[in-house]
Amino acid sequence: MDVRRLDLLRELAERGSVTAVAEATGRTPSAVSQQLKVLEREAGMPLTERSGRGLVLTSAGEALARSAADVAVALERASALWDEFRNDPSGRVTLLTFPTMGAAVLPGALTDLQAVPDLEVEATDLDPELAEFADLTSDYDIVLAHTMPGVLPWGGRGLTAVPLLTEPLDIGLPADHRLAGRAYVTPADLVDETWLGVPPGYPFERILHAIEQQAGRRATVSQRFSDMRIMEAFIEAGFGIAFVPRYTSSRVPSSIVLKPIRGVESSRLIVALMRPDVAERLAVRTVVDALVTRAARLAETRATA
Amino acid sequence: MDVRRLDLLRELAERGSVTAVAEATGRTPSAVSQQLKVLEREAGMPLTERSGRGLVLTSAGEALARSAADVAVALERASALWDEFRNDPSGRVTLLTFPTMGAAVLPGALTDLQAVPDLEVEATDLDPELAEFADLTSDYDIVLAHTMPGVLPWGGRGLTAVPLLTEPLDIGLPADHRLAGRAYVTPADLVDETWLGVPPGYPFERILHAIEQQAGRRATVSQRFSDMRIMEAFIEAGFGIAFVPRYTSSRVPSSIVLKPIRGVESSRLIVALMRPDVAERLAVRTVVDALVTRAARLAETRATA
DNA sequence: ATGGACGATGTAGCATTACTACATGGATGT
DNA sequence: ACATCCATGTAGTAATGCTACATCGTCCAT
Repeated sequence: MDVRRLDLLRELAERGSVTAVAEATGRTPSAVSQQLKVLEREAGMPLTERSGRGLVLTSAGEALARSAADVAVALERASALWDEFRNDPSGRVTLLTFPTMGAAVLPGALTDLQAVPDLEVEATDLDPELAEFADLTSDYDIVLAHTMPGVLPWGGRGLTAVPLLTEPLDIGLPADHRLAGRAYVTPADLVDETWLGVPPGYPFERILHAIEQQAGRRATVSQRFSDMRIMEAFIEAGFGIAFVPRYTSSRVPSSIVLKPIRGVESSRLIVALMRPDVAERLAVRTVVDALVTRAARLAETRATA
Repeated sequence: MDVRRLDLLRELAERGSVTAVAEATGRTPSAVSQQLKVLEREAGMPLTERSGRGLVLTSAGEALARSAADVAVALERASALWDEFRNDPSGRVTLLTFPTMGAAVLPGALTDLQAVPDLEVEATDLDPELAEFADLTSDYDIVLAHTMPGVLPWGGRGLTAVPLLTEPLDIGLPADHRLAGRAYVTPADLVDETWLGVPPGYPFERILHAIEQQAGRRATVSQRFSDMRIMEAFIEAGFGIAFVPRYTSSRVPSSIVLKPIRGVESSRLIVALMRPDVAERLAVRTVVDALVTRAARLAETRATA
């Protein structure tokens, strides 16, 4: 069983179409199709079957693709060990971040990484509303994702997740708000306020639901934004209150105050998501290490401030 | 880094010469040399260096070869998982045994394995005096080895060892011997007897040394044989006493009696030795399972008889 | 010391393999 | 029904890995 062919099957399992695999690997669909056919002959039973105009893996194909992933990990581990031996995390690492985290830790992390020669980091940001984080690990080495504790949107797929930060979500209030003097706020304090929410389906919403459940009545949401800058501007202008991540929010203007919430668990988990084989690369691990370090420092400085 | 090339490096690490690798993989030495050169270029540093007219791995080469072994294991595991999926342990398994074990369990094991279609077992025997067991795992899938407990002649090399049998070594006596009526014998009983020994360096010797140490004086060894049949014939003829493995000795003629030894630990461990990647093959594991089963049954029937 | 054997490696040519370009055919959806 | 999308088949080409043979350095026996 040839490894290159197995790898093609693995890609197919991930990307779901011959054309996508061909694009991702820089080949023509015909070439991919031919190689998969050879693999099927070697395997001795059908690995794919047509479904509409596309193609899906049979259960046999799925099984073999899983093994192929293990082989890919072993290969990458060998390669990473080798890089380590040469002490040379070389190559290009692509990274996808959501805006707040990108602004909060990326500049610092990339500064640290400039000390590493021959390591290029190519960072991009994507609005989280569009982000099916797990899928994007096919196209980026590292995907920064955020989620509520207990929710694992990357589950099942066997992705590697390195936790970077558990970030409390506070309530952002205008400086002249009636609750601005409090040390903390409770669901009962908050439920009758006018809320600035996030678009439906965003993870933050779960916490608002928790607050409603705790207080026993519904909250009213006036506006919905995903961008934190806009959110903060609206809070400052007195249009309502909202969740504000304690560490990664932009430098909070003095006109806004953050108050911790008591009574509901209110935090988000920020992780680096990677395909397990990619996670073995020394270059990738180096970048993740830098992110972990900077995230820790961020939490530390903000906590003491 | 190409897997086929890595595998070549792994073979080189095991066999120690380009020519040997070429023979083992069915290629010309030139082809092997060229591929290793390409690998070296990919790796970015020398993996081998000339030593006399031969070739040795650099420390870098050793390191990479170790990783290559891991990759080979992952690949074989994938292949084995696949065979398991198809429930079809196909292919040819080569096995090397030493005479007594071969006679005692191989016929039974191969009988059991006839139930498995498409599985061919090719067994060979080799006189143990010639056997550097560990080396032979390069040429045979399974090598049956025996050793004293605590001694691991296959150590260091990362070989997989599956224990088959812990076999007591008794003392074989002619039926009319003065000790023939005993339930057991002690070092003091034995040390003044005339001994039939094994060639120097054989594992059994260690036990004789232990007996000498226990009794406080040297034993005299008249003849030295490695073949058990000869040994038994000499015991029967009254030329001396000797260690006789309790289970794997040929059907003990009634003219010989076996007496357990008290006072020294007297047993040998019989294991199946395999290269770790080979050990992943379902076909190989199937054969080993059959050996384990038959070995257990052997111990059981002989113990009750 | 010297010739012969051995082991690794370089070169040229050949065989196999994997790829591209293009054509075909089935499924989808407007 | 037509245009579109996706997989796949075919023929030719490019790349790769191999053999055959020659060469060079090292070791050993005479």
